[in-house]
Amino acid sequence: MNKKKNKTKSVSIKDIAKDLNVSTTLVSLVLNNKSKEYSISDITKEKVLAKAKELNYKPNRAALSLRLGHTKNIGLIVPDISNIFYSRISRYFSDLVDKKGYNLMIYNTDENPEKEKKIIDSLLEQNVDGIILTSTCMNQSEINILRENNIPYILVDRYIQGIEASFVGVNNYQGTKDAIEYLIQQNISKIAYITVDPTSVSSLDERKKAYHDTLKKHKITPNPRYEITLSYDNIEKDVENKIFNLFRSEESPEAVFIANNKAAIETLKRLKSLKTSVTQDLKIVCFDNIPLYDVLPYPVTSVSQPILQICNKASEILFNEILNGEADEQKILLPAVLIVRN
Amino acid sequence: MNKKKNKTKSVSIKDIAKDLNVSTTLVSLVLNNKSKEYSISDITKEKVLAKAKELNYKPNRAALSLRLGHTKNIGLIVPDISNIFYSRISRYFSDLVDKKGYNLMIYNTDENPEKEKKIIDSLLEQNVDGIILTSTCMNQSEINILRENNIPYILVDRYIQGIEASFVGVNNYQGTKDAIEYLIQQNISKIAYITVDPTSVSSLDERKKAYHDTLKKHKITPNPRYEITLSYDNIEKDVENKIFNLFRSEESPEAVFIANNKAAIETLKRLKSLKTSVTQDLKIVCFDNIPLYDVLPYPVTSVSQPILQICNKASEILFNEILNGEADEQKILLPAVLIVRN
DNA sequence: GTGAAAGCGCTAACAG
DNA sequence: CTGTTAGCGCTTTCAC
Repeated sequence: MNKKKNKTKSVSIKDIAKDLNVSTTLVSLVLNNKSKEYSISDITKEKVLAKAKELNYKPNRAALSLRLGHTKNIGLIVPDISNIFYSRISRYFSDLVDKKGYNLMIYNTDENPEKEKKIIDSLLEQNVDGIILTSTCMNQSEINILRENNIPYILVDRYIQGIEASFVGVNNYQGTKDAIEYLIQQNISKIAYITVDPTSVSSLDERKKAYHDTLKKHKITPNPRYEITLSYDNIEKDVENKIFNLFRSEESPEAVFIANNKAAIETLKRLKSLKTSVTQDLKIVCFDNIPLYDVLPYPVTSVSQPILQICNKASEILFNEILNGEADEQKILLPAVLIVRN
Repeated sequence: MNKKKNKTKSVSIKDIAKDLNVSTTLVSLVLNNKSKEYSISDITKEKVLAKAKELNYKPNRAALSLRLGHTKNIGLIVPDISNIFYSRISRYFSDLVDKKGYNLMIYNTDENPEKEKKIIDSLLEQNVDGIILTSTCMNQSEINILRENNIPYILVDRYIQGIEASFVGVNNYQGTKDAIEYLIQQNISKIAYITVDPTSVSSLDERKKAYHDTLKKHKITPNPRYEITLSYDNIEKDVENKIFNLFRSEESPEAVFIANNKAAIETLKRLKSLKTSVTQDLKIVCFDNIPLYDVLPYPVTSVSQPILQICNKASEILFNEILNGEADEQKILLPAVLIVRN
């Protein structure tokens, strides 16, 4: 029992004009609240408004975009929408952009540079008024095209070396340093570092550097065995052996620092199946503060990112460029805060 | 040091045509791979292609949309992008839609019917080719407008009574029934039910019904004290007292069934701070299977939704309507599976 | 107070 | 093999 359907052609100002025996100009003027400006009579105005409502008129955005040259659309590109850090970012931006009277379009790259490139292209074709980019950090040339097209955009969370653009993110270095020093203060020196694959991204890079620097500062020689990188694509498999090996030998670490929430969840899962004797006194510190840590019956100290502030600031800078054309290049690092749990 | 910038007008087929002293038609034909069809000479073709590349030509989607009457854009509306269930849905759809050569635009309503209405309007104005809707279930009339406009759309996860549309979701009734019976089989009859506010949505409604029906079937009189509804807007506050009260009296439940992951996370958090004596032997079963349950050192049995299948099926139905105009109304309930943890 | 006409970028029917 | 032209829906300049 198939019913073949066609999208019904929607009503245009032409339809309204025809019904009312007026010009499309008149209709357009009224619908854009320019009645006063053009001293259109109240009767005419009301007639138009009533007809528009009656026919359930909706402006055609494509026509508007073509005519006006802008869309009131902002594109947000995130690397992994199923990661709560990015889904929270999406939620905040969705609100902020909405409040500015713009429309947020969210896109997911899955940490895939190719996909990111395609999305940027598409955003350009769609003529969005601005782009918020959490990049895979592997698309320098594509991003430079944004610059060439002079389309306002801002880098969030992940910085890209050599790109002319404003950036807002958390101070990964300070956050990690605080975390490592917190451990060292407790006379812990055997600190493992667990991270995840796309280590090209600035945030993970800075965290690792802070880990090394801080150990060095306290004259602790880093043990290469303690440094583990999980592969993003098959993290669940990868965690199996690597975490097991970490705790197998005599030289088990006294603490682990886990560089992001994805790695943390998998590591914690694996830790659960290890002998508790091994992990009982293990101190765990993770970057990103996620709800999980408030549920676990054992303490996980975490480095919390000021997500709301990041989004606020980024939105402010982006809209300042869109609305006022002011494109000062700003790099803003917001402080991370250590949330100690005992 | 402000630099005023303007979005540079991007290059059009006109620019290419002018540079090459050919017509825009010619350029359009080549760029749309119709060279053979119109037997355009290879030299001309190559010239056009080269020029397009050189000028970094990108088609203008607004013009395309206006001309062609479609956009190759699909809109996805979710009630809470920061809920992992919906962010997973978003991720899968993003992939599926991409594979069809379409573009997914993700929108967040925050469980706010007003916002949902605005988004639907906007999608209509943007002339999307299809809509995937996880509704607040409070916008019947707006959704009917979709029907009137004959724009393909599909309801996912949440069903709306009295709406003519296809639907794909999990069998909430069966999933909950299985969970409750699993508890009853263990001779547990004091089962609390914890849910969250927008109980207007079909999924939560069906789960509650299944809870009641299953108790009844086993001749267990439901205890109103065991039924707790947390408010979505300030769930963290609300959970404080309500959960405390639940376990305060003599008549503590032996098990809790928690109707979704948001409520579960908050409840579990609260449970942690209660005397373990109260909660030690408590059986916990939750709807939605989230990574948290694999990390917790105590067992939480969960009802898992076949998210990928839901998305696959929904995508199939939607694209069947978009591509082939076949709009059979289908209601599809996929089975939930109980994941027992001990 | 209101209307005619141009044009945003593109495709497709038609012409040659 | 290639070009001319109309028109998608809208706003805006100019005219009366």
